[in-house]
Amino acid sequence: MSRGSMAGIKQEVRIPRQQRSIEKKQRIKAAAEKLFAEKGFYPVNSNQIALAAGVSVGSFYSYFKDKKALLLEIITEFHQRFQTEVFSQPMEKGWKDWDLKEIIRYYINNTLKAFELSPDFFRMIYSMLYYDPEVKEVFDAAEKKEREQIKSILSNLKRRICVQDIDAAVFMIYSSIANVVHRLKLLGLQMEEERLISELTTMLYRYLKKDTI
Amino acid sequence: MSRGSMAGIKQEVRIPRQQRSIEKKQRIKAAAEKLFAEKGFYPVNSNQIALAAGVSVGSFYSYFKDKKALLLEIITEFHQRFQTEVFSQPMEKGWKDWDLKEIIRYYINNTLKAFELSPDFFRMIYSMLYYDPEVKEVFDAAEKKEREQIKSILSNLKRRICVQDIDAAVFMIYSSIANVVHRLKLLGLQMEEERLISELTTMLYRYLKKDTI
Amino acid sequence: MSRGSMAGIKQEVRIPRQQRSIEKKQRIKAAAEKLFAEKGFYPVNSNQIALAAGVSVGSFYSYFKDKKALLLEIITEFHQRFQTEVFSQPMEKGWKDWDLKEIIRYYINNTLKAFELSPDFFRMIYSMLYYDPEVKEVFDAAEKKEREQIKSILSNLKRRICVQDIDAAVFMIYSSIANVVHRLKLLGLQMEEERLISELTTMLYRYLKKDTI
Amino acid sequence: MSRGSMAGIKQEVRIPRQQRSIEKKQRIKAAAEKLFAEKGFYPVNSNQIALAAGVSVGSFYSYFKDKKALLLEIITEFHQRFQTEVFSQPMEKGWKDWDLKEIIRYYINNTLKAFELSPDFFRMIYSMLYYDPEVKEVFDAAEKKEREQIKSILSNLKRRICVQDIDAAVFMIYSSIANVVHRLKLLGLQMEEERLISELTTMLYRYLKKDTI
DNA sequence: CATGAATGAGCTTTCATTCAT
DNA sequence: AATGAATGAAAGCTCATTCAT
Repeated sequence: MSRGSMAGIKQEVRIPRQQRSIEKKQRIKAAAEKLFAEKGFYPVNSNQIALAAGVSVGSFYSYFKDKKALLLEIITEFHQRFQTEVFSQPMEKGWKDWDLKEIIRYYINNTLKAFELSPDFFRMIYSMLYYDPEVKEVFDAAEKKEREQIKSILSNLKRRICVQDIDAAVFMIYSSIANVVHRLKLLGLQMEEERLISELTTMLYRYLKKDTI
Repeated sequence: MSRGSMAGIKQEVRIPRQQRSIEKKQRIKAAAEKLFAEKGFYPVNSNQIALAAGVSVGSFYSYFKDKKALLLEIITEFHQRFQTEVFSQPMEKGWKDWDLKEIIRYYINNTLKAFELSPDFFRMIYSMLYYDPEVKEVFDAAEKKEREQIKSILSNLKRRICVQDIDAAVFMIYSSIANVVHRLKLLGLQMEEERLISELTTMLYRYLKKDTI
Repeated sequence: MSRGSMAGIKQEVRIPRQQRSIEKKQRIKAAAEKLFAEKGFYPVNSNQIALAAGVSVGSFYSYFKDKKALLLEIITEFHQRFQTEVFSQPMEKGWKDWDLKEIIRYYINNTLKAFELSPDFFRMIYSMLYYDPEVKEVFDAAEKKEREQIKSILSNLKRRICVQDIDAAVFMIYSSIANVVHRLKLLGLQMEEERLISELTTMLYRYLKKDTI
Repeated sequence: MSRGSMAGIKQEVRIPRQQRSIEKKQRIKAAAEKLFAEKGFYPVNSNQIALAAGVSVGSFYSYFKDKKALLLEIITEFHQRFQTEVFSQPMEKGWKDWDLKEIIRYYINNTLKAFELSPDFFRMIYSMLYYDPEVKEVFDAAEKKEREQIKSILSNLKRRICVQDIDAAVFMIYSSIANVVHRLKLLGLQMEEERLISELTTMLYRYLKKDTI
């Protein structure tokens, strides 16, 4: 575990206050984000991260308790960025007057753009998710916010769409989009993006539209 | 990534011919499958596997080149089992006369059952998929077969459903079901299974059904 | 602390059963005993011990949980040897007929010989004693046995000596001898050994002897 | 044993002249004394000391060449204090007319009081003594002074006591008292203090007193 | 003078893999 | 064939010490 098994109190993790320190911490996070995205969590070690960040291992450990803590910070921050950049102004003005299909398409495109922020990093999150409850937690929180967003959109469209169980519908819409985007960006499908996006739009459109007489 | 002490001529991996050997190899695979499913690939080490299999580490390495090779064998075999047990007799006799909704529902249930074979093992596969091309390959092959299955079903229903781009539709159906099952079984949703399955069925039904005039 | 912070079960410490293993474990203990005696506990590291024992670090850790566990095993075994070799046949036949001064002298010589087994190792024990409760415990147990020995001798001499509080007397005798031997062998006094042993004998003799009328 | 990064010209250690500097140095020593006493030398690190002293690590190293130099300064100063506070006015007026037993008792009590100044710090000294010649040196010097004190007392009592080899006797008296006090205060005996002090007094009394006819 | 962030050698510990028995 | 002790490269982490600010 540690250098001296009989050693006493663990040194505190430094909270950077000065500009330079903050930058350094950012540099470490950026380097780690890149490496984790490329190779996954386990195959990357602290020396590699420090090296890539142009920082000493000692610095690494003065900013982060351990590799795992670094990962969690990165993920949390990543999801914040994700949310801020993509979902804070999710819909253009006047969207309520749009055609249903347009709305769906617009939302899908938004999600695609969000994913493009750093598909590789998403890849890493997905690979950790299943065995790390803390990573899972961050992930769940992020998903929840996105579902709320969709729910508010659906509420606005209530009259124009055909939905019985709104929460189930929200889940279905959210996860279908996430699923396609995920497969498109992370699992390297053989089919063209436009073809799939188009089909997804069709599926959701038929699912939601009110049956004409 | 090898950490062994001395370079040297690597012994060939043995192909077991005798009954006892085959059983031993199976025991190792079974033990590893369980451990990988529980903890993931990286956190399990070869000693643990050998111990759990009641076999010596030496035996382990006479049957498998390394930990990774073991993983691939397990995954391959797993998908074979998956396919055999679930998709070889996928549909009951007379399904073609069923109602579209019934067919969808039936297929979803089949997939659910397949997943239940060993959700934890799927979990592990998903966590490896993203960084290991060989795991990915096995996974892709399996998915391909499943898509073919769906394609043949759709072909049979051609007249009763509304599909433009059949391959895109196949993908959409397959991945939507996989997605919901995956979230239901591996990501611990808060909603009840029946509710989501029902919504999924509705979505696919509306997506596929011919619009009535 | 550990190589993988997310790792699971710690490998068991191996209990050597075969001759060769037992010898190897002994070799490690012998090497460590020597190094600890020379430099103390903290300044010696596990690589040095392994090197000195002609063994790999890996082996070191397969026989001992950590450096501390090794220390405790060594100390325990050391005190066993100490007891066996020196105190199991402490007094020659017919000692009860000896002169009191002779008995005292004899006992002191016994203790001296015991110390000479490995003064340096005692040095190390003393240096750890004060901060390590586990080392202290082993040490206390050993002292207790030695005091019991003295008590039995005193009981045999009851009529010939002048003792009010027997347990206090036992303590005084035991600790006075231990003290002089300790200072003589570990603290490098400038005075000649014989001179001090002689004075110690005198002190204890006067302390114990019945006042003549 | 240095672990610093780059070789270079080492800055001289500053000798503080201003009041504030002297106070700062004292603060460091006081903090270190406390920490060393609590945990021993090795398990305390320079950051902890600086933190506890409310001083920067940089300051620490401008006042002390290294951790070891700090230790030596503390020990030296400690022994000075020890000597000043306890042995500069060692005996009350008129002690020469006291009963021998009273003198012995008085001296023992003095030593006890001295020890109580900071038993924990003594503990630390003892644990370092064995492996560090410099600590040993300071310790020896202090002991020497105390033996001289006893020698002068014995000289004064020459006629009333029975001593052949005066230096050996001084050693015996000094070390017996130190031994009992040490065991009492640092090794946590199970017996009551008064009982042991009483027995020690008896032993020394019988050792020294002139045999009555 | 003071600060405390930064350094990196060095320590503890693990584990994939080998090979003598 | 089977065993499991042995190996040692490599990972995680610490802390004495320096030096830019």
